[in-house]
Amino acid sequence: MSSKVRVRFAPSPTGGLHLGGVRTVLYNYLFARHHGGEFVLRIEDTDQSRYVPGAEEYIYETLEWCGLVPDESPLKGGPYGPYRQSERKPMYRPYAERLVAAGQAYYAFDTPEELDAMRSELRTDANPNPQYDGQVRARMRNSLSLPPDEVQRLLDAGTPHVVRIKMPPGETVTLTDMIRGDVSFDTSTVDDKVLLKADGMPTYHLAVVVDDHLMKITHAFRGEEWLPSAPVHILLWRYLFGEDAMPQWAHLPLILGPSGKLSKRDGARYGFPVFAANWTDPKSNELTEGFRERGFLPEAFVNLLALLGWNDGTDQELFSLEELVERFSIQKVHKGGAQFNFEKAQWFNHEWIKRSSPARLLPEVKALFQSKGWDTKDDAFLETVIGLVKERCTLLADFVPQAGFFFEQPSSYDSASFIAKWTPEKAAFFERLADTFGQEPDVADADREAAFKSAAEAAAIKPGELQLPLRVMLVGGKFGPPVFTIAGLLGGAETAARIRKALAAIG
RNA sequence: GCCGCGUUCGUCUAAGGGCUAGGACACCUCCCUUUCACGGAGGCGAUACGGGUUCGAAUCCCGUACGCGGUACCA
Repeated sequence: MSSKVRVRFAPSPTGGLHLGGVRTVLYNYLFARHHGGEFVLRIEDTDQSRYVPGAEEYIYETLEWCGLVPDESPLKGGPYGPYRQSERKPMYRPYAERLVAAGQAYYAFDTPEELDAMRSELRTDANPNPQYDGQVRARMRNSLSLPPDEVQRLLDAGTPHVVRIKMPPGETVTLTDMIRGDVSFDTSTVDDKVLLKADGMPTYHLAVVVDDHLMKITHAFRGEEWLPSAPVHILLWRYLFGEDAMPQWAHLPLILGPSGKLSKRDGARYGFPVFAANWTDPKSNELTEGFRERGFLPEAFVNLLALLGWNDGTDQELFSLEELVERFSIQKVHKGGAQFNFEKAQWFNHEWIKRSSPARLLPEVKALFQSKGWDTKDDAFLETVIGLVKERCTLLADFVPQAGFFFEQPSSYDSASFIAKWTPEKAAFFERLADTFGQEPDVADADREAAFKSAAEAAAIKPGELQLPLRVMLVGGKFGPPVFTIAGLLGGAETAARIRKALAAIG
């Protein structure tokens, strides 16, 4: 028996990939890589009515951005393809038939209208959601309640039908979850789930079991919302391939929003992204914002997601993907849901921008500057600028206001802080300073600072009272790196020009 | 309703029977800095409740409350 770890991420292409989804991939990926195993991407598109064009491509793009590239996928192929369930359609029916033949499943001919009628008839306050269980089964139209010749007649006539699992009465099914330990279910409380739909497509229940078996999946992680249907999957494994061959399960806790389960609405309502990357619904044209476009580094996004429901037991919070792979342990994943906090998410990004080299930041920042129409030809200059302002940037977009003055002259001046103490003497000082700087285009920062100080002394003005005005003249406001560093990068001529322009504006 | 899962500072979490329950985000104070940040030092702040078991419980057991999930020919 092979001990090679194989995990899979199986999203449905219905649009976007929210935090919970990306975290599920992440944990799959980390587990696989930690154990030197394989990571498989399988697309669950058995519900064609919910399929959204472009959603599958969006998933690939998102995974690539995060650095979570699968070993096998519909794009790349692999030994267990196809990896798109719609392309595997013919593979599922034989398993359903096998279950029927063994008496573990049955044909049901009930129309949607008949099911609706049953539910509204049986619905009471004490039972708001009637199940298709042992009792109900007997009064519906299926191969267990109908006489055999009638069943055969319906089948021969091509009557639309589904295959349902026959839940055994009064059995206890136990799942050993890697995170939660033993979880038990009474089969009497689980209804006869549909396995194969009338269109011949499998439901999720049949598809996961068959595909996980055929693709030799050894460990399966999914959201906590799947826990209630675990007994169906366990029974299917027992009937079809043997419980011993079943992957080990782990049900991940949910990611919560400020009020309950995190939803797309939360993003719009509280002003933070909930998707990894921007997603525009092709039908409604509705845009849901992504972390990428909001200015997050993928390193930070992956880091914050990993820590939302897991940690290694130490105080360390900043991890690269490589470190996460090394430290990850599924047993350390929490049981309880975690509320997403955007403030903390931004802290992670700020930390990653600070610890990233200017060279690492260059592509993203360059693209940003290009979109502003700034001159981005000189990479060395850009890297210097990035190194100077990165600790002031929480989101990538912050590089625009923080570094814009290196590319454009200020269009307004935040002079409120010094205008009250402005004097003709100070104005005269700056006139002279502009002349001096203008004549010496290239001197060292320290020399320029020394020249500034001695000029101030000569004018009998405290340098401290002149430094802030100089800063505002050069950058427009009270922010930015050391002022003489800025002057040095701008050059003597440009510095002089900015002083003169500001003087004219201030008056 | 029924079934299942969960519950440590406002939030993310550490501590898996034993020191004053630790760290981070946010918030507040101070220091550094003649800008904004970075950085540094402090402060505020939690074991949902009630019973057990034990010399000793955040930790183990039972109950209650609250929260969440599921209950589709959706995943």
